[in-house]
Amino acid sequence: MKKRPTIEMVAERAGVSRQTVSNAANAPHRLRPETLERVLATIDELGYRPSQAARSLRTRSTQVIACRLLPSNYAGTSGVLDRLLHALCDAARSRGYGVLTFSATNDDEEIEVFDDLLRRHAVDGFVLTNTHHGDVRPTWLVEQGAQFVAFGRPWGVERAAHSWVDVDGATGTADAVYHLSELGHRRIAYLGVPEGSGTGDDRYHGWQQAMQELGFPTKGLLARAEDGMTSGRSLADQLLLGVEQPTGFVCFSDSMALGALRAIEDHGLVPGADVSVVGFDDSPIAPVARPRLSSVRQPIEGVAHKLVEVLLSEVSGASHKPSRVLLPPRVVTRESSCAVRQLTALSGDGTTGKTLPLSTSNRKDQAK
Amino acid sequence: MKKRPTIEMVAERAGVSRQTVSNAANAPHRLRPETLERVLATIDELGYRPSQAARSLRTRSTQVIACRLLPSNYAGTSGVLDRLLHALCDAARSRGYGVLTFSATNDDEEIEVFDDLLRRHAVDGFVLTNTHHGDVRPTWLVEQGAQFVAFGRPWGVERAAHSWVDVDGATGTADAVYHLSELGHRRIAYLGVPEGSGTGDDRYHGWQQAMQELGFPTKGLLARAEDGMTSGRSLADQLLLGVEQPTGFVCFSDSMALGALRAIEDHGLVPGADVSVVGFDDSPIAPVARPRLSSVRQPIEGVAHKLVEVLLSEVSGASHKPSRVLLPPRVVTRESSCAVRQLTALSGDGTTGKTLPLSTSNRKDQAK
DNA sequence: GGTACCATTTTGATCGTTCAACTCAGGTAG
DNA sequence: CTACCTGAGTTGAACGATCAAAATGGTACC
Repeated sequence: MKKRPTIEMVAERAGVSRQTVSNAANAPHRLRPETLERVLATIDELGYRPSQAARSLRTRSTQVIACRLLPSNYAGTSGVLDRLLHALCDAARSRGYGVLTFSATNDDEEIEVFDDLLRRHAVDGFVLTNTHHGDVRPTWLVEQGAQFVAFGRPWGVERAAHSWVDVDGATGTADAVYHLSELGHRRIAYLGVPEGSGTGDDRYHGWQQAMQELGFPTKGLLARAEDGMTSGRSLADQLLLGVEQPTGFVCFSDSMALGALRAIEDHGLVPGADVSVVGFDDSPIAPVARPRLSSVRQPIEGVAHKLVEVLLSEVSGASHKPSRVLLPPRVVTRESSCAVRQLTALSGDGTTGKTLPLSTSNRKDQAK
Repeated sequence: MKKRPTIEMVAERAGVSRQTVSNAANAPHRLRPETLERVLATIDELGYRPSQAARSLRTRSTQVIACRLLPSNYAGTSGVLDRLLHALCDAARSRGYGVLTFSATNDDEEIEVFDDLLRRHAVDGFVLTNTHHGDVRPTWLVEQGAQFVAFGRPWGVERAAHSWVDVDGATGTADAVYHLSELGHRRIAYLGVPEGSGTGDDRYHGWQQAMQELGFPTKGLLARAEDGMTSGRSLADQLLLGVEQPTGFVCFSDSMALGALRAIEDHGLVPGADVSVVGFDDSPIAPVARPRLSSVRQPIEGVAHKLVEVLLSEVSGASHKPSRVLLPPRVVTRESSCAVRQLTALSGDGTTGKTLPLSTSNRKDQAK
């Protein structure tokens, strides 16, 4: 354990007092240019950095924010939170902050950790993820007077007292619909999750509204179930068996989209040729799936940047009214979205049935 | 921002001095039982916890360890490091420590972060992951007199001066071989990565040695390429086309194993019925693949526990000689490993060719 | 009775930094 | 000439805990 220099040692060596060294770093304008240069040179020479503990004690700022770690296979968050954590670390570090992670199996446990960290003055603020209806965490944090930002809107709360940053899921699914419509699709289905989840409803509305704007009927094109590949598969299967046989699928998640790809194959159709699919979140699987999956990508780096910016401006006491930031996602197009087949495009408006021939089924393969 | 109590406030309320309150928490045996009870009651009543900053300043221990964050899709680490980070947080927290994460794109950048954190006295120690041949990080850290443990052996270094914890990959692949041999397999292939990587060679040796112990020939059963699903697929394809048509595959990673599954299908065979496959790492995809993939699972929770135990015992100055811990993995058996087919088992020793019929190929499907 | 000893508790110093108040020289205004 | 300000740098105090040493009170021993 090497001995590292303190401010006093730097001061002595540079022939000035403690405070002057401190000012060189924190308020350079107070020093005469030549003094400043000399002190900075000494700091550099000794490789001095102020002790975090001593500084925290005096300034009551730890330069650390905390964020809960969610399992990477956490339902519905296909790698998004992994990316977020990375981006958060980078964004924080570029402003001299660190990120402390912890895990918790539920929100109450998370609150326990918050409580511990707050009491020990171990962090300056928190980043909340996976906000949902009836979320008790924001309320608790506000009560405690803690600083925090949420990634995700305060679903179900009209005028939340806290800041948040979120991605506009509705725009995402709407863009996906427009993207498919430009490829000639009219019967664009949506595979969603049951009503009541914030992001679920958000993404659903985007599809719904875009379809309406385009004048496309939506009857028989909506299916909902819990998120996951298997449910995506069975939902898509149902819709493909229905009267309004869809030529395109917009999905709540990549998992569901992958299920849809399977279902399309089950029907003897070729995904990315006969039927298009667009997923959501652009998870790591999307670019390597077969066919490679088009997906709505969230601007996570931007989100992280904003989260840190907003949180730190509150920590520093700069702003007092909560910020609300909504960022637009972007459709990443890959093989799984394709132009509508000629014959289908010609047969056109909502008529159904034989337009997409159910070729010799490989269903027996899948049955096993 | 609520005002939180200090030790002084607790002391006053309990009618004792600062130090007595401090002792109540840190050295309870020094207090008279009745005093202890009274002080603890007051602590509880006020919800007091010592300020981390003040404590750190005095004791020079931050109660924080740092760990680099790797992209979850980092080549070859199928979710293992995600699990590790989780487990690390839990293990650390149970001992009153926190985990600070940071990201870095290469080892030099990681060292820069180490340097910053050390100078600022921001952490007590580090956990290194993804050790490799010619790794400069351990050397640098030892030079700096920093405390750290590595997850992964110091490949290529005889008697490393630092502590490490690792999983015995050789035992893992060997167990996989024995597992398949118990199911009647003799021609067990290995899909590995090019020579020169620590974990790669380790796992290869396990296969190699187990095969030798069992008296099974290995000629024509080894194939190597960069990790990944596509390379796994082409390697398996080559071996299946070879003279020693394997009935089982042991793989360096789950990615390669998934590739092998595909290749087996390419040959018109049914994975998990005609040919068995065992992956490595038990990544999140393994239990949901089709067929569900048998895989060698690393005892990550145990690893994390050991990492923290070793690191903290060094931080506290308890032990001075480096610890070396090697934990055994465990084969998780799923559908992808199956008994050898009757006819194959009968035809027995190394003879080849028509034993596994190439049924009507679905290769055209795959070709597209 | 004096002293040595133990158990328990208190007091003073300290960790390394920043804040607030102060010094000191030089300039400017009244 | 005095009062006041301004720029540059210094010094004392404080942040909230722990460490080390000293104080306290009681008991036992010679």
